[in-house]
Amino acid sequence: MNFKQLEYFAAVAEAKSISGAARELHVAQPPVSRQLALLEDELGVTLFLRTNKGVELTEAGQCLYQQSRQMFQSLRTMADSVRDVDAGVRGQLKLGIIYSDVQIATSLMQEYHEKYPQVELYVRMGSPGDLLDDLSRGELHVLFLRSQSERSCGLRERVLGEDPLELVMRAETDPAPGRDAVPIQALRDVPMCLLRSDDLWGYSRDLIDECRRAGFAPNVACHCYDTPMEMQMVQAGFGVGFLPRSIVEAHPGSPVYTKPVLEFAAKSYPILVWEDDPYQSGCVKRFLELAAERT
Amino acid sequence: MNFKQLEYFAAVAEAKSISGAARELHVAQPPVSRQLALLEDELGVTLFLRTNKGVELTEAGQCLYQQSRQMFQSLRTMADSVRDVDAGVRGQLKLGIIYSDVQIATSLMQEYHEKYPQVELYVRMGSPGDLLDDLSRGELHVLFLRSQSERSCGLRERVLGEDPLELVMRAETDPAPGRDAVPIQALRDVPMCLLRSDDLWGYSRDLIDECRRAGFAPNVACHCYDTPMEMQMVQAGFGVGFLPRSIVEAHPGSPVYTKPVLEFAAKSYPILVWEDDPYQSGCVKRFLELAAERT
DNA sequence: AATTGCCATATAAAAATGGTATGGCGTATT
DNA sequence: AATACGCCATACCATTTTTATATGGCAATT
Repeated sequence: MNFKQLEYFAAVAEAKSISGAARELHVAQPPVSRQLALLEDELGVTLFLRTNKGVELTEAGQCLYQQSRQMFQSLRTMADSVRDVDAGVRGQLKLGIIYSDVQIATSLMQEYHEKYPQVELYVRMGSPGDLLDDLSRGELHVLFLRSQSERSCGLRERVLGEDPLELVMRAETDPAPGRDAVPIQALRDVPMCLLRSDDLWGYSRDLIDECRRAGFAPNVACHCYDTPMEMQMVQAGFGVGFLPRSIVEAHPGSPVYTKPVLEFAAKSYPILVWEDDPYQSGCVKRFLELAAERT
Repeated sequence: MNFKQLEYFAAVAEAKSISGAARELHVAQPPVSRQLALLEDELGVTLFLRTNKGVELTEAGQCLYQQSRQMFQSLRTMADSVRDVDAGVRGQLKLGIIYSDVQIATSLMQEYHEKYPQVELYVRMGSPGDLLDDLSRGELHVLFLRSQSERSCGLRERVLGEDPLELVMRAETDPAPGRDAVPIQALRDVPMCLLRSDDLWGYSRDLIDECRRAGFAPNVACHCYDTPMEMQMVQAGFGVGFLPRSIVEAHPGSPVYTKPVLEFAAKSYPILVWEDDPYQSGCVKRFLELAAERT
């Protein structure tokens, strides 16, 4: 059984006539007769009663006709959905996001979803290292990270914006109350909660280096393994933190606020990271295009 | 897109290799390559990434593969169900039943349903005339009727059994209390509820004729248009009825009972009636076969 | 009785499909 | 480093399948 036979069969069923169906199909009558006979032979079933003025479906024929209509329907939707997947209008997009990028990521995702509502979005949050592992395993397509870290090759990235790195504090732990910026010397002996500097984030290390250059060793009261934990520690009044400002802006109503370090205007750059694969899935391509438009 | 292309495509997707799929399919490698290329051209979509050691589905390819599996599945079930309908194992069977035949009909239907559980049974009750109309319009396939009536040609029938025609009465209306049979003379002046004798049932007319032969005109107190109504009238004590015995036997607990007419041992024959069509649907054929076995 | 419309069959032309030979490409082997 | 191997793509010829033309049987209509 092949599609042509089914197609001819359905045409005959609709025209209730072999020659009529042949006209509809723009072919001669004998081929239609023959394909019909082949189909009946293969199924071992009489599908039509041949009458003087046409043909008439048997019960088995009616059964086949109903099902063949569904078959053609799903054939059409199949082709369409394949093209949609290829175009990136449909499919799956799996994103990995670090805590600091949640704001920019959700905003971009929202815009993307409005434009491509049929794409299923999968998101996970994690450390840059974990996310990069998943990316290389193909379990994630695109990551929202921050610049400054070394990456394995075969990756591409795009800067999405910039974000000043500032000290984070409560009023109780403010090293320079009443001032808009904190002189680095004011940090001497101040307890600080920093991201552990041996991982992929570099800016904690940069602050530590800056302190050393200023002539003192910072008092790192707590090494945090992740950004959310650092925020919690700072919020609890454990010490001063050092983070991209947008993270704090994303906590409205929190007692925590930021101030720049007077002599050290560092910045962090939210970036998209993806594998340098010329055969990216359509969803990824469209997502990256949208991100490119927005920058 | 045709069936072969999908078949080759699925084989390649499973083997993750064109040459491997060709081996599975027992064809040479180039044809598989070619059908694949044709499919990709038609869809305008790259379905596989060609790697050094085989091929790999793109996202669009995965989409097509999943749907093609469903397609093959429904193709198989389609063929099977068509064969089932042809064999009479599946389909629809529409039966018309007169009141007097409900017992024998339900019993036969039960047996049929056990043997062919996938056939959808449709049943309606009605007068012989209405049922015959529906039969001729093709809205019913087989009727349960009683013999004795004239039928239009083109119909076939089979006797399913026999059923004595007897007087039906309550104790209060018994024309011959204490006797096993009622002499016809005992019916003189007895109020009777009979089926209107101008319709397709003949046995009421037969009883009336018998009375006339015995020298009196029966007292037809009520002409009933249908059997259930006649039963109701008799049950209400309106008079004596004249019906196949099985109808009364089907009313256990009823105050009504039957007695034969002493000099008039008439019988009624439950019959199946169907159209004399050599291209009967499989369900009808199987049903008639079962009925034939049972007689 | 002749005509018309329908379906089935036979046969030649056209199209599609499969097979063989071959080449490019990258990896593994020696 | 050179060779061999496996994979896929292309070219070309042989085969099979499908189509179109011609024709015949059959029943209903004119």
